Amino acid sequence: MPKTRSSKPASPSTVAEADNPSQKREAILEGAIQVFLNAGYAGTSMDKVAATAGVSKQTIYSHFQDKEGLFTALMERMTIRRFQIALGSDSLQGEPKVLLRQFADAFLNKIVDQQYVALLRLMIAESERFPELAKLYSRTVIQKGRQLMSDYFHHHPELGFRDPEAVAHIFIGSLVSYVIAQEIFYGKETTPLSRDRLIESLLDLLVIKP
Amino acid sequence: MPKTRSSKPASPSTVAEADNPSQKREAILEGAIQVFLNAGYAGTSMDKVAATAGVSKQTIYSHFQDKEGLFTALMERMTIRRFQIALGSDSLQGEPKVLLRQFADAFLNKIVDQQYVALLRLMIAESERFPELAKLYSRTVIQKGRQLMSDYFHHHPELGFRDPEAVAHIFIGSLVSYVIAQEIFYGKETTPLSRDRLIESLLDLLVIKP
DNA sequence: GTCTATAATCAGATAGAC
DNA sequence: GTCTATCTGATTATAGAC
Repeated sequence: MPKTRSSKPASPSTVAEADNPSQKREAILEGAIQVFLNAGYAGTSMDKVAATAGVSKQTIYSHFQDKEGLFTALMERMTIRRFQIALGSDSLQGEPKVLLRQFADAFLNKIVDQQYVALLRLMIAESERFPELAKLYSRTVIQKGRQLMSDYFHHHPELGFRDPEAVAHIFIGSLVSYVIAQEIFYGKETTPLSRDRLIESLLDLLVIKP
Repeated sequence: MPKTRSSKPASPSTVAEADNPSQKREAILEGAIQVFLNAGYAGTSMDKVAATAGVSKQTIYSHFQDKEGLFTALMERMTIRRFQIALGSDSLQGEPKVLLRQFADAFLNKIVDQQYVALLRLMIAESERFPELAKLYSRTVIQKGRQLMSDYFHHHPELGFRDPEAVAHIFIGSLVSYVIAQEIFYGKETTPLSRDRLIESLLDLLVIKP
């Protein structure tokens, strides 16, 4: 994919600030992602971010107001990106048996990785200190996902759902809670439950048996 | 306030340590619960705990090795207690339509309160720093709950579940993810979904329609 | 066992040179 | 804009008196 600003004109100094690309800012955000996701908000020091990003601490403070500002910028960015990747597609299409299995498969095997789990944990951990971040996640990721699935159910009345939105929550909520139980609470080790068993039972419940 | 040690008997030194009731220890734990649940692990200072508990800081260090020791003792205690209250009952009994509604109702309206939400958030937040705590929660709360429901499904083959354990996860996971979405991510405000709608749809899916 | 006072460390934020 | 060096406050943990 070609860069969009390959032929950037000389930017007049009057608008320089808002539009300054400054690779340093990127480096800071990249480094900060790693540190925050690994160590959590309190466990992250600005020194560590500076070291990881390869810049000095003061450079961070010239791009972001303070630690909170850096954190929110970071989390907003990740939330939006994840949303684009995960839910940016058009409306869902296909036969229920196939589509629902595809969706669950894609969620568990593609969307859920180390970074997603770390982001989810961090969002929950800091939801009280940063309620606006949590609400952003709620509006973009949770609501969009539910809406996408709900729309699909609306187009498939043969499934017989009286409340497609509520069923959409149940479907997606089962997947998310599975990730939380297995990954965050180490259910993988203590009380394993395979993905296939979860998906099979979900399909059994949602798709009317012949 | 009268001092508590006005008539302290001379305790025999041989058994004093392990069996000393020491109301102070209770006071510390009580105060620590409030502070940790409110402010999180990093946001909690030993000074704040001491002030809330009404003891000096050194008294805390005479009862607990350090901040981590206090935290783990606290969380273990709360996990066990919650488990006793929530899942200590005998096996579930009753007609599916009634029993499942009762269970969901009880979970959403009795078990889930401010303290439960705070505990869940804190467990998730610190699951990486304190993996043993997370595993304890997994083995006691999550697994026991799933087992309780799974046993019930085993005794009701008329429900037609091929994999009762997986369905148990779906049922309980839907409830837990509902709490996370509505309470922790402020879905209550941004994208509300009533408890009744969730419960009705859950019953529609699980109990075979006539 | 319990308290007051203190040591030692660390992190967020800033000052000033270039 | 970027860097090095520094200030300030807070926090964990301990020392020592009673």
